[in-house]
Amino acid sequence: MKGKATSFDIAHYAGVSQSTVSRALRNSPLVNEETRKRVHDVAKQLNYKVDKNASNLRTQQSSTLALLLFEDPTSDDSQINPFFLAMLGSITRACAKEGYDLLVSFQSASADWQADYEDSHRADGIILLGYGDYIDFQPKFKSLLEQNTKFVCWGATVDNRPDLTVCCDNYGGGKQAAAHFIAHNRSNCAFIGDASDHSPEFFARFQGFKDELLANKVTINERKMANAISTEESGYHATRSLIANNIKFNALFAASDLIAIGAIRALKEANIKVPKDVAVVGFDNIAIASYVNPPLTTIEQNTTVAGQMLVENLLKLIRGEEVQSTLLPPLLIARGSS
Amino acid sequence: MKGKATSFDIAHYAGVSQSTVSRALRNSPLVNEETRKRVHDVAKQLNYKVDKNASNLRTQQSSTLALLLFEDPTSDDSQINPFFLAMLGSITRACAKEGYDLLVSFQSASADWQADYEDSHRADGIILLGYGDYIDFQPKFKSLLEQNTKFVCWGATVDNRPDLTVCCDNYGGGKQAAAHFIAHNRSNCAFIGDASDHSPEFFARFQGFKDELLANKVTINERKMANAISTEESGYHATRSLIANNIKFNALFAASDLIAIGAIRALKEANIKVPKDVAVVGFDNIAIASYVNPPLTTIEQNTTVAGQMLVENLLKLIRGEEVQSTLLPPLLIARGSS
DNA sequence: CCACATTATGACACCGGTGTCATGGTCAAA
DNA sequence: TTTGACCATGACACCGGTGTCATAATGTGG
Repeated sequence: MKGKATSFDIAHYAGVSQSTVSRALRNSPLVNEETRKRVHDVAKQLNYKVDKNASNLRTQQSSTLALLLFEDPTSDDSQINPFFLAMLGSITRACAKEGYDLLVSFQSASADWQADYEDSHRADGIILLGYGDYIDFQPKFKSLLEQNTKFVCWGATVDNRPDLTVCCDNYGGGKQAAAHFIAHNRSNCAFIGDASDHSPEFFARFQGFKDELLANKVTINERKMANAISTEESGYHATRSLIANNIKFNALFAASDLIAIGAIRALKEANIKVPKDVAVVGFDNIAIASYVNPPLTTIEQNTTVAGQMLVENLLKLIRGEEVQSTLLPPLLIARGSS
Repeated sequence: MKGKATSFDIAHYAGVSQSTVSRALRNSPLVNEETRKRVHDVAKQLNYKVDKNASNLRTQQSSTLALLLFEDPTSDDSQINPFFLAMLGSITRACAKEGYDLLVSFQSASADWQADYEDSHRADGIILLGYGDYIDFQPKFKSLLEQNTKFVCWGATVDNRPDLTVCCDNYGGGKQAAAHFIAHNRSNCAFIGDASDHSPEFFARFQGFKDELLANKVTINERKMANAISTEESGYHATRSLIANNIKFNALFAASDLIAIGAIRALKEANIKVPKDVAVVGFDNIAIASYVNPPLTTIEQNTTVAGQMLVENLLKLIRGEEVQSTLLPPLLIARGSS
């Protein structure tokens, strides 16, 4: 063989027309069983593979999904949030299972990424993954919708289109954390995360937490809350500032595991014992969580199911099927930190 | 607009031919500056994006690389080794920087994956990433080479083609671990990993370790070695078996961080103090390493540089340029476990 | 004023498949 | 034998760009 074999080469060697080769290789019922077999054999011998570009061009679809990862712009450049890495892994698997390829790309939230992948026919649909500043995304969502781009979104809600979102029941998770503290007689609670609505996921976690406390006649003092983004560093500093201001508490709910890990470091430094003096609960159940000291009690988001749901829903959208808003149940995993 | 705009639409509105549109959009010097601008404006207005399939088909290249991740078949299905996840992150970044898309795919080592991506013109080249059973891969490597598929490989060497490999200086890393123990007067050493040549990376780490010990007149008893694959579980069990056999040692070199973490768990359970009774050194410097208790001393592999080198070398191969075998220097990071 | 280089553009084949329509052959019913 | 249904296959346009060649317009030197 000089270059790569084409369907014409197969046709030549199999003694049929190129049309028949194309049909045979896709197991069309139109071709005779015997010729089908012959074509397959020749194709195998010549190590022939259908040219995806030609095929995609003709059929106007790509059997490919694009995953856009939005990183917290302030996070360390070299480290990706392990929670997203886990999601990435499960999305990859789900795609493979469905026979789709996955294009992965990192984006800064501000960039002009709308529809780039789908318009250029590189992918049939898009999965958006990221924490945080989703509010800025609404105009972009709108532009995606206008162009009829198929996409699903982790966490953030798209105006008027709950079906495009897959997310964990953050509110319910927050409630579980509160219930856990109440059950262990810790009612002097602090919260570290972002209780504003800048970060809808953190906000929902806090709301659930607060509401469940209230249901048990416990209020959370605003002074016992500190803002943090989802990094260990940020959690560390937020906790230090609480300690520095001489705020007392015996339970700490962190909006993510990384924050919780940073918080524990700060507490240890201040010689505050975990869980004896302060019980700590995180959110996500990242791989690290069970290895830190003490092992972190946390609200698990099931990334395997989440990835599957994202892919499944997106494929439904692509096929024009109905999709329902998807809320995944979180699960409290009790470990040593509480 | 009915469907997506094509270059003919742009041509129509800009009052030029389709050829000129194509040239203008790629900023060919052949088109007049004024028309170039006009075409760009129209394209922007119509939200036009070049159809990658058509473009790729014509130019016979895809501006896409494929990343094949081979998982340790025995490892837990839901958890990917964090080291590879880190690599994945850095490869993604390196691709983006070079203007390439990245197709990610998980493969079992046994599957018939050779050349699939490149033959079908979905990717211009392939990056192979995985631990372990690379020996079975040699025939596959051969088949890739025969088909002139461009690929690079992490860790494993390809027969007679050292230029296709990017890897950490595992041997040197092993030596550093030994030197570290010697410097701290720990000469009763154990090793957990795979000292056979089934796993070339682990093997090299062990060789370096052993040789450096020998250079200091220290030998390592074969009874003080246990096999493990790169999971926490495996490290835990291997260490337990050493302890159960009443093997005594005051230094432990684990072939990977996950193994080391499992080892520490086993040691703790046996009430053996780390680092007081046994100093532990791992390999990789995964994100977890600094959070475990005690923080793990480890030999860092710089994943950022590794990802960059893989991508850079692959692109060189694709462009037909000369590539050199690439050995990355490891770096010992001393923490609390030693 | 003509020959020739230079610049900007258009026409057209081509990449390698897929889908539609036309065609030849076989067979059963009329 | 003719008609029509049915099956297997071939011919060909088409997807939406890119690269080559031809051509028209303009400039430049002798």
